[in-house]
Amino acid sequence: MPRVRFAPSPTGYLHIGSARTFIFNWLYARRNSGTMILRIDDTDVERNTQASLDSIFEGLNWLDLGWDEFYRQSERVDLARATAQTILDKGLAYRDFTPAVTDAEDKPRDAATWLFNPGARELSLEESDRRAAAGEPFVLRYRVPRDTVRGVRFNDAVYGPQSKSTADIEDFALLRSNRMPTYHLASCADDSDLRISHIIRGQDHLTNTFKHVLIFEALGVEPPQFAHLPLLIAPDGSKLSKRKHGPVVSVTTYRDGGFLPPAFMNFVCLLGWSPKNDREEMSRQELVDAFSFEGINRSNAVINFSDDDPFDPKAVWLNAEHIRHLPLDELSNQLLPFAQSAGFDVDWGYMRRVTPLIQERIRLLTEVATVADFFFVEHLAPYDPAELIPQKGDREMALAALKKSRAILSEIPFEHQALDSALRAGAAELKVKPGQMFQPVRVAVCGRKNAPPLFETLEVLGRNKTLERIDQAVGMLQ
RNA sequence: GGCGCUAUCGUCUAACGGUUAGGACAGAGCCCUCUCAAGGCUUAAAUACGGGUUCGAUUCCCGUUAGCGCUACCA
Repeated sequence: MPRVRFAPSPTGYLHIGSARTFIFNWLYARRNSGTMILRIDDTDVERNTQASLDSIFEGLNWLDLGWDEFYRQSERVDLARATAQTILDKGLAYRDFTPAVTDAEDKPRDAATWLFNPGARELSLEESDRRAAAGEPFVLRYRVPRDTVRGVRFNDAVYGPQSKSTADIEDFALLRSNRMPTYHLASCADDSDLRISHIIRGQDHLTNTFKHVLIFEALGVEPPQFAHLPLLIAPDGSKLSKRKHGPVVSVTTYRDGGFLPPAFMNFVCLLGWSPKNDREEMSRQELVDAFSFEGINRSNAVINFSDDDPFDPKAVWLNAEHIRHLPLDELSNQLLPFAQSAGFDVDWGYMRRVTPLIQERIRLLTEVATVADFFFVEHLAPYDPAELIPQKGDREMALAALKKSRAILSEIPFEHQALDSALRAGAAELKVKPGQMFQPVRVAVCGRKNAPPLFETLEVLGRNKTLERIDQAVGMLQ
């Protein structure tokens, strides 16, 4: 049974790339009857924030995918320290008493590649122990083999066979001088202890993996299977960053923007992965059934947002597809809070009647507020009376159509068939086209030209509001 | 700078040596139609560049270029 983990560090809100990593892990776990583990990698106490942790849970809860086990790295530092000790005892690590370089930029980059601090590796064990016992701060570094150059290898499930020479791997830190484990150490210690079988994570960790392989080797354990995911990047090719791209990369922006969680999931899955059978719209279960490492790409994927629109057009289209295929009761549930938070006084029963009329007319749940507003308000917002005048018609025609409609509508039952035939008959009597008859009425009751089909709209609106609004329109034209 | 990874329409992608290089979104046009949508049809649009290997390269190899990643006592 595979055991996979999603291991975010709480240093910013949950962004779309992290969410996709979670989703791919989740899919793999569900596909293979495995265990999904959520582990908070919070060993960098200075940078962790509660707000960030909240944001991770908020995003994950919205996605509604869940996990089977939960851990916090900060509660497991003893394990990491013991692991460090094991490596030190084996002589595969050493204490480096060189003072920390406060500014990373100070490290010479253009000169020879930095591999280790001079003198530190050669320190005798006795002196190292003595200085440590005396309380002198040190950083514990992995002793990467230097006498014999060899390749460190692993086989990535996505990127294939990988290898890097030890001559190109620096003596990376395991323990900081404040005794806290580094990401590399804590991550490997936990992955080993939690018996993680597959590490599915962003490609930005691909080169880190060589260090991790070295740690697993030192521990004498078989490394997990690695599967690295191509990165999600901005339209200009740059890395998605919270700082540069702002809220467009946050999962909650999609939630608040009116996405359905399964649609969001569908979209991010299609970024860097393909079912290879031209499928686009897929349900959660279909994604689970289709998921495999073979379908994962190796090149980065652009998520196509812009200044005017924070959402990729394909994401919006997919969301519309999911909305169209949602059962009406469920869609009403989803729509109601958006209508209410837009300030409309609407209950579930009424929402449920409006829902079928807007289902194929909205792409985002938020659009309920702009597409169905006239159903919810008591009085229509002011509109241009010229809108009431039909195609190839004039004010007189509009007035005639409205008055005729009013007469008809005050008598017949508000039911689709009756409305249809009566209004069409009225148009014939006036010797105008049906469209010329319908448009003034539509604008009168909706306040605009573009709206759902007229008869269904009238049914939902009811006789009183309809007649009232027609009267109002007649008044505007006179 | 060093090391690693990547490279098919504007974007997401399919084609695991032989296809008129396919699909989707976005764009354009037509049809349907009470408007708007939805739907149907049509259209434009790509193998970064240069060398090999091969009867034959989008596909395999090398180089160039470009992009990204790592190169922290961040993760």
